[in-house]
Amino acid sequence: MNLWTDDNASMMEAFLPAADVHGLPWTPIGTPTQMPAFFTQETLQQRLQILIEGARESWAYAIFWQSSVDVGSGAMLLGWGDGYYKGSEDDKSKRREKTAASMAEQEHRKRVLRELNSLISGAATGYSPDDAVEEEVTDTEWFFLVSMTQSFVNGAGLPGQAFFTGAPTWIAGRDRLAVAPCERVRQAQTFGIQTMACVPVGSGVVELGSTELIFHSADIMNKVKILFSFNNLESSTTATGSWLPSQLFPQQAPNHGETDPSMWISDPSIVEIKDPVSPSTAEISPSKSPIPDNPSTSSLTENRNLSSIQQPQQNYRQSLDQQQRPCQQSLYNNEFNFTDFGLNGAVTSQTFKPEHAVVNLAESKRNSSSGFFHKKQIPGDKKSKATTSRGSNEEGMLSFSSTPAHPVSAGQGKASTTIADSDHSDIEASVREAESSRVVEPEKRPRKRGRKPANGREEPLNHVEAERMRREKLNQRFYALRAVVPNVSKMDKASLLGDAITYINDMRSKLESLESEKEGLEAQLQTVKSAALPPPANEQVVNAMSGKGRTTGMEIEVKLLGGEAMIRVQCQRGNHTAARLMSALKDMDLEVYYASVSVVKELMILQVTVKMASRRYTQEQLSSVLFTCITDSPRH
Amino acid sequence: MNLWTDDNASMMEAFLPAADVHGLPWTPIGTPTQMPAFFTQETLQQRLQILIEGARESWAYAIFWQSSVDVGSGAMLLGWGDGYYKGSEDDKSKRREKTAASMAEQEHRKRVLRELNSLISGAATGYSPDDAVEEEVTDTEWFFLVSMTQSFVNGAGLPGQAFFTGAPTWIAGRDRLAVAPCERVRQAQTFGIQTMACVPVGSGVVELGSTELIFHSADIMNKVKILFSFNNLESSTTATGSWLPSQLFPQQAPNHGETDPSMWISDPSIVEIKDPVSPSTAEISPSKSPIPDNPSTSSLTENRNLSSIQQPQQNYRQSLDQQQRPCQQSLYNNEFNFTDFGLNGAVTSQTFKPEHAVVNLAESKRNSSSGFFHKKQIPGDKKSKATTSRGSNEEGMLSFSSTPAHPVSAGQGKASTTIADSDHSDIEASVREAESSRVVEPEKRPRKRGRKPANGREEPLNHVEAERMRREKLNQRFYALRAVVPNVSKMDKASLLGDAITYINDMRSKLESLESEKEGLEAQLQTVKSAALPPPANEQVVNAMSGKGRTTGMEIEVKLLGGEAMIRVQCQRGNHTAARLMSALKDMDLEVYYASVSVVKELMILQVTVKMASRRYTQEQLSSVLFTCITDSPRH
DNA sequence: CGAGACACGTGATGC
DNA sequence: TGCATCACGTGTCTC
Repeated sequence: MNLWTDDNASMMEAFLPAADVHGLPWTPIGTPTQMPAFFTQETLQQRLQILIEGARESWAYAIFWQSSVDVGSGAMLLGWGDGYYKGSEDDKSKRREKTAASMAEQEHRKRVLRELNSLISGAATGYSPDDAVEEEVTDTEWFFLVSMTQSFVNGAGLPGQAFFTGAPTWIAGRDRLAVAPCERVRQAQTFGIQTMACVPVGSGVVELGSTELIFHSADIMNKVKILFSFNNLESSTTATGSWLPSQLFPQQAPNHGETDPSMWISDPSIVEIKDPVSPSTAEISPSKSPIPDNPSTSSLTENRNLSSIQQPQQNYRQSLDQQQRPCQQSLYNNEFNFTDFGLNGAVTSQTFKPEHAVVNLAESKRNSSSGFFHKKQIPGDKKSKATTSRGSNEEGMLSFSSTPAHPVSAGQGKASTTIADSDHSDIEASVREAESSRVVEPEKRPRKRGRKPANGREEPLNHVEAERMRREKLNQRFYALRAVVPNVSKMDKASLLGDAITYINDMRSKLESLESEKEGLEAQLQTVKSAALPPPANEQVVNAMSGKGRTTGMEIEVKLLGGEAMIRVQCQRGNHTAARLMSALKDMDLEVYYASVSVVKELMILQVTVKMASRRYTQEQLSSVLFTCITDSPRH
Repeated sequence: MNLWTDDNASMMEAFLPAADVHGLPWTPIGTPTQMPAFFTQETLQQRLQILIEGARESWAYAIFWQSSVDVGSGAMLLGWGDGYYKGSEDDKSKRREKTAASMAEQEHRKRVLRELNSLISGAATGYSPDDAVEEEVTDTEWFFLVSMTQSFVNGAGLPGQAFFTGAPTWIAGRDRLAVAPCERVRQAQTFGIQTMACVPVGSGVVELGSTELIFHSADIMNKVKILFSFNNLESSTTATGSWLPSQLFPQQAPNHGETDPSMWISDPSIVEIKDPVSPSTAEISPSKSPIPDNPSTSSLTENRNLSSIQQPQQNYRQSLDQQQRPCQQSLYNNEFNFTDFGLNGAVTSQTFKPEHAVVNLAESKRNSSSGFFHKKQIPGDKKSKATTSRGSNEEGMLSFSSTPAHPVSAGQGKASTTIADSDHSDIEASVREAESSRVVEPEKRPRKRGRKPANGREEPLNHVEAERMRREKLNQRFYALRAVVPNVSKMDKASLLGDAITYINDMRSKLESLESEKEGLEAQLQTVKSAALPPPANEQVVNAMSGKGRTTGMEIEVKLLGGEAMIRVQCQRGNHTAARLMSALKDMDLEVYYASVSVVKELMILQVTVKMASRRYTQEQLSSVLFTCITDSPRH
């Protein structure tokens, strides 16, 4: 909050890194020989996502801090590797009260994003009011965004410490965060983070943050370790091919290095398809010629659409990630900084390519209901649908929709699904899920069109989309449920539901018994207190057995509280009523666990609390039985 | 339990009806003119199922008591119409402790079923050890089974009363059931039923039972009324055709009355397909000739398989139902009784037909993991699949598989889906679901084979089946979850899950706060008590009975103050010490004028002040007498 | 290889 | 009329 009060400052100030690293000649990130782990970039995203979405706890974000080494000094640095943002329920549900300060803060954030936007897209279209940042940028989102600029030198900060010592760190609780020996952690606390964990893995540190209070669990630690043990991946992927980025970014593989990138940006109609929001590109597209049946072009289109539509947040995260990394290398080159997205620095001067990233950014801002990175996004709004459907670009339509039908029909998809062969079925399933919708065949392109919609109309497209979203939402709920239900035996949905049900029932019964217990205690306390005070000897007793009771001067009051009963008997002294009452209770197998007998003058008051263990009685049953036992039986 | 201790009695005793009706000439059930509602038999099952499965609450069973009228006397009788058994979680999860009595009872039940089995199948194959009843027959199952024999005359019993008065009855709670003015209800209580409801509908009474405590809800009442308003059904079905049973039992329609039943039992290969378990029939089938391409034969096969495979429990229920009805008519004709299954009495002497029913019975026993009627059954075990697939009976296979693919492709299927046009979408959906998988085209048979599986292998068949089952199971869980989660705002799955999650969280936090609250109260109480009870600290205290008292953990302290005595007893809770002490005091003619009993964990503290009126005791006398009375006397 | 689990596309249906 | 929900059949993967 107070970090951003300097409203007039350049937006770049927000992105200044915490550690002063800009002068050092860090090894260029992306050199295969030095950091093989880095090439798991595309799965990094997914792993972080899996970690977050599959966790029992509700983490707001996960960041992988990538370690690099200064070739000259040998200094070690942890920098932004990748991150996944999920957000928290708080962000969505409780709307923040709008104070003047927070409004100003919001304005600042939005302006930063807006300027970021215009800086990037400004080259082609200039700043347009359409790009205004409408959605509120929550604290958590902002903290995550700002995190990209951070880095930690030689074991500084929490992640650095974790990496240096090799021991995980876990800080739970606002107060703990506030006194942490790390600026970042304290900052996180001001942004509403309540729990932060850093787990060192082979080539970096995984940081988890949550707005909720999460206590230490070995479970998530294990998951992190499993998911980020890169050896598994290496062995499985090296079998399929080389370690080149082409494996990881199939659609960009042909462009790697200095190859001609015009292959996939030459036709604006493709841009239009893959970018359902940007008005500048959408306007020029319908008049263009149909897509040529160039194999590589088609497959690229296919893949791009696939990734940008099916998992927009991933693509967005990737682009941000790719944007960030060069930022660390050339931090003072600001103008260049935000156009230097390009595919590990391979393509820098193309004007259309940055737009792709911006497009994703704008899309996220526009469609996300509650924030910037939020997961559930509607990939296309009305306008975009209009342009794509009116375009009568059937070929584009097909490539837009067909591939998801059989995303992993070929063999290589299978190879890459065995990334982390852990025994955590849910993790594996999530990996598979995430992978199967992203990994596609780069070279083999025989079945471009999947199953065509039976009817010629384009409605099924959106229908499919909607259904996809619905499923995702449902799965999200399942994840959340998994998070709140302990002891989920098997990870499959049915057992999860079953466990949830039994858990609810257990808890409900426990709650019930506790409630009655509490009430009993309260009553007990009350009576003990009142017993300590002189007994009230009052007349206004409720009821019970008026007929016979009146003649004998006996009154019985029974109150049921769950499995317990409070019995109050008021009678004349001298008839051994206490003995009779106790005998009756014994005969009914009611265990006395509190009783008090007081005699005031000729009046006797008995107050008994009993537990119904073996048998259950109603109030009427109890009072009538007790009444008869006490009044009628002169025996014992 | 104790109802069946007579182990040597004939199994028929178990099936003796509660009401003595066997002499009366009841109208033969199944006469169309008198009881049109009866012809909804096939949907009766489904309605009951829908009722149970779709209910928020978890009912163990639903029974439709069918009303009939004695033509001679005009007396009215409620008899078994149909029933659906779901069972309870208790049956499955908590394994009953095996006492000798329960073992004997189990043996009795199993023998009854075994004998039933052998009686029916004995004609053809004789008793085989394969038919042994392995699974435990739970109380609820048994109660349901026995219910088939019951009937209620002229408003007798709970169902009769409900039918007579037209007002629904709802009894919740074991104690309430135990004191109900109906033998059946009390019996239900002994079998673990905790809630029973009777709702009168047009031509009978729907009874619901549950092993759980379910409080009155108008919701289920409405569902019953909607589902069992036969007018809707009549109007919709009369539009499609006649009211003959052919509509309801399509495969049996040609055999109704005295027509030749050989049409569907003439070819054993059909029996083999529809009967995947019975070894006797399975052995003779493969050598038989392939099924002729007789249209009616094929369609019959199709339908039989459809019903017996897709919804085995329904078929089983039907057969039991059909078996039961004649049982009411000719109750003393025992030998005949269990072979008189036949399709409303039309076919009685065929040997194969009863076997079909037995087959289902055996199948249920064999495959169900936890019980007899249990819903989730694997339709075919390994053996059956081997025979069907090895038989190279492609025609049979096709008829086996094709219809489910497009069950409601024709117009008439749709017509029958509008049975109950209620506004309860879930009910409607369930109706639709249940119907669509069963209702088939009786006359129009053009598209017998739906979509053939792309591959020639028969695997997709079972795959589809399995997937169906899986879905159903999941939905089951959803229903159950809906039952335990209150305030389910919308009925859709996502919101249900969301509500469940919030509910769990709410409950957990509430539980937590309650726990701490309770602890606080306890501590408070403790301090109050200790403050209220000033430490005795005087000299003439006798610590009585160190020897025995120490072993039993009992301590008695008696203090004499003039004509009064203060008695302090400290012992373990749970032995009705209070009652014993009071009795002892009474016997000694000591009048209590103050007493307090407190239980702290396992410790019980009694503090009593008595007046010595008629007699005087010494301290030693008092404590020794009291000690012996309390410890030794298990009497009152 | 078969059983179970899951996601997907698709048609139907209710608001 | 769109939009959401649902069930279904199918392909795929894992154990």
